[in-house]
Amino acid sequence: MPIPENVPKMERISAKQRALEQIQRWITEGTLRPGEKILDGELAEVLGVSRTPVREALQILEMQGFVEMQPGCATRVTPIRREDVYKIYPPLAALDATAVEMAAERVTEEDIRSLRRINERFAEALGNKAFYDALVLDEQFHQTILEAADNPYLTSFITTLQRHVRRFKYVFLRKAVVSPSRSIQEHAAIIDALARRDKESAARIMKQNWLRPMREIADRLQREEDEEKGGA
Amino acid sequence: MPIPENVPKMERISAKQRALEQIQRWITEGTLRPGEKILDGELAEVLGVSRTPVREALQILEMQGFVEMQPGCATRVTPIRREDVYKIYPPLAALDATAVEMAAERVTEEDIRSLRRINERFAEALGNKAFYDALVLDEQFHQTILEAADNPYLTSFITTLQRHVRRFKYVFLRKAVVSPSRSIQEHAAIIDALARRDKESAARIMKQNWLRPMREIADRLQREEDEEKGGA
DNA sequence: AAACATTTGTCCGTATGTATA
DNA sequence: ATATACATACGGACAAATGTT
Repeated sequence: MPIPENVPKMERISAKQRALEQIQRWITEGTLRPGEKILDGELAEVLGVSRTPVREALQILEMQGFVEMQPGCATRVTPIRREDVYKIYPPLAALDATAVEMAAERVTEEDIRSLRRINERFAEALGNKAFYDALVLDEQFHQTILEAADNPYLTSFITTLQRHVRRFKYVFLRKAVVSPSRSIQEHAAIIDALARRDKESAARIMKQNWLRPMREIADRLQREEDEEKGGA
Repeated sequence: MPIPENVPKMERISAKQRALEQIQRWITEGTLRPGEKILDGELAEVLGVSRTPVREALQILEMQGFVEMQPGCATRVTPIRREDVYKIYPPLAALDATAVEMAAERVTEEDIRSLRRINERFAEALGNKAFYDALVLDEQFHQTILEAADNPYLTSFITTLQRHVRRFKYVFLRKAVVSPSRSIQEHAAIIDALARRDKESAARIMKQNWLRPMREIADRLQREEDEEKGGA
């Protein structure tokens, strides 16, 4: 019997990595809720591993700001408030603007084509109201630029902040939405700027591409809050 | 015999924390050299602790980009090259510009006075050629702005990048220097902008306050490299 | 190519410290 | 306030995986 050569990558995935990804997902999607106490022993049992890899994963999650560890006392999921939009988005906007600046110095024609293709599919997804697909494609757009920028610090920070954005949306909007309003045009404008090697324009548009959704979300949450108070 | 009540704080510093700070210092100051292989067992022995806290510290250091872990194989100090100035400074400039923007919305008169005082002492130190003091005061200046910005993400990222800057200087300049040229005036200009709540100016100057030293260092290293080749 | 040696990744037991009754 | 329970922090040992002779 021929063994299927279809085993894509027999990458021995470590227990630490599995624990990290699973806990991270639980936190971002709200399964582990903000402020909730975490018992490493309990998590270890559920994940079917010992406490050591769980604890190592928690170290990383603390560094990323997803959990807070009070030494000897307890470790809990980092709380999150509505006002935190204003803490998450501005650094992300600044970093992604820097990323697109640096990408402008290195992009290939191939990259440009790839970006256009992604933006086309992004537009399609939005047209079909396939919002989850749109979200994925939006992230892919930024990811491609990140790769072109070729800067590990930018990659690390931006990836972390994007995950915080995702958690914020899950917690307060109960789903991971994309703010479609002008995104397609902005993406196109960024691509054009990149093709022209116009760093300043690319950076400026990219910044707005983050700050506008921030304001939209903040306003929306503000309205909801007002309604709650008005209704109560 | 009365026990001295002078024991400032009996803060039980954890083994993990001690290990983290010590290894971090060894890496930034070049005791552990770029690319050097790290044996957690060896470090544990030297630090007088077990492997567990050392490994937990290494998780954090990997997240911060100071070590690279190849699963199952080895963990080594992240290599660093001259060109990496261009990878470290731009994100730092962007983040610190964002920090000063957000600080502008919150600074108190007290903060402003504190900043002026720090800048005075910074100028004095530079005048006395007390470069180490100057470096400390420079970091204090940025730290004060960071606290005013009150944003954990900015704090975390900027602190990490500042440490990378420090390592870079130790490795390639063999000491932690400050680029004095126009720093005093720039700091003063930033403070003035903060006092006026002028976000745009503050951010612009702050960005230059990082990018100018970057270019100075890059040029200096370029010259040294040219001389090496010329001499050889 | 196979067995070895080294090093990492993981497990589990224990003690210290914190919060609760 | 004392005692109790519990979670965390650390240590030591084992096993899996990698590179080497």
